[in-house]
Amino acid sequence: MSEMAKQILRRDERFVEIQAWASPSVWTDQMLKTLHRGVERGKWYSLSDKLMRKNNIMEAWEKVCSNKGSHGVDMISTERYESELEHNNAKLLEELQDGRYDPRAVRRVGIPKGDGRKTRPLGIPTVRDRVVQTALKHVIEPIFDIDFSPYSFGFRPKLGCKDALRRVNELLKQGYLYVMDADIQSYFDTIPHEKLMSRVKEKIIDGKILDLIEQFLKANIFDGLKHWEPEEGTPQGGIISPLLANIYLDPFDHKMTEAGFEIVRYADDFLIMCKSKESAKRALRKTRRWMKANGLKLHPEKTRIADMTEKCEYFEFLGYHFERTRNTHRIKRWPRKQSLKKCKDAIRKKTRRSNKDSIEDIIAYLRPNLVGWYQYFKHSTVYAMRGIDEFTRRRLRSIIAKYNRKKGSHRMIDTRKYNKAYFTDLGFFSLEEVWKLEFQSLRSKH
DNA sequence: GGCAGTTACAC
RNA sequence: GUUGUGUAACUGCC
Repeated sequence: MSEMAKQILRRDERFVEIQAWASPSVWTDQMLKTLHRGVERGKWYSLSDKLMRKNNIMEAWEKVCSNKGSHGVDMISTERYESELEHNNAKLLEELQDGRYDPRAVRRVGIPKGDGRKTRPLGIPTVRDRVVQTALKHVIEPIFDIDFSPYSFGFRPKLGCKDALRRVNELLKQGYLYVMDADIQSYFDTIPHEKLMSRVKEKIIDGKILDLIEQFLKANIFDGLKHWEPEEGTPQGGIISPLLANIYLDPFDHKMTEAGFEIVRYADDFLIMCKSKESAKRALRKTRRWMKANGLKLHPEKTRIADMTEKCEYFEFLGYHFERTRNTHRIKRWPRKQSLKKCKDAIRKKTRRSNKDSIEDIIAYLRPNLVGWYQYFKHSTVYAMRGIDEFTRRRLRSIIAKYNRKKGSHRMIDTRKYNKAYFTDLGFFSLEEVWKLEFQSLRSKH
């Protein structure tokens, strides 16, 4: 099948998804039909009337309210907005229709990110502006999402990191072992406005909508006493920002795919996976060129090529650590959802009745849920398990504690804590990292 | 099946 | 002081 035919097929598939999540107060059957059929010359002319429907504004407000977010520069909280909800919404609608609407500045807040001491600059719009942005997103998201690359997974409805990771695993299995791991330097803050707007204009003609987007990009930033107008970037914390971020990088996805590269992208974090070192290097060169031409810069330290044919090579992606270890390990997949309940019941019944209390017995019962057990130290074993209810877990702990007194060195790990990393349903597992996390404190004591 | 509430992860 | 998008899991109720 040609690349073109595949593309059309994927578009159809995605349409079915979109149908399910598109906001019904905007996306009527007629509109959806138009979305599927494709619009004249691929551009949408009248959208602002959909944005300004009362239903849409109300729905948007409910979404903003349910997020329980903080106030913006005007100090109006969601509670205060709600106390005069009818009035506020009516005023907002009026302003939008008159073209008098103007977004307020965003409130700058720094939040610590990850484990480093760096802070992430946040721009919090006012509640009122969050409502408008949500309403706007409901209108434009399906228009762009339907043609997004199927290899872009970040910030997209019904797609999550697991989908991206599944693809990574699939490609590794197929022998794509040269992995270009790229990171764009402060991506959100460096997206050029002009170029971004021209991407938006490829699909939307409606001037009111375009003005609105531009106004959100140009909204002032208030940081304490200072305030300024940003000349680049989209505010982190803005509701449409993630969507805009995807719109800007979408041509890159398609370009790399057309060039024959396998890309896996999650927002600004992406991998290009290749079967040879040479082609990985070519991918890197091509990526650098595209980023430069589009006003973006790759992070010099975080961007590199990992050769996964080498023993101790690794790369990190979406919180998972991919590594080829010396002792290749047996990995059990997570239990399937349907079988999980059955399994739980069996375990509960068995552990309640049984007085044998032998570790081996329990392992036998848990086998379907056992991720793996590993010799990490001369006399110790780690039992890793998941999908077990509170009662069973407590019982197991006491059993293991008893067992420990006799033989020592047995520990149980609750894998739910490590959902983030290191235990995966993908066939990768780094024992060293688990050791680090679980036994750090133990080690420091001795 | 549905609905609500929470936590936890990615960016 | 903590915004946003998305996903997942848990709990409760009918």
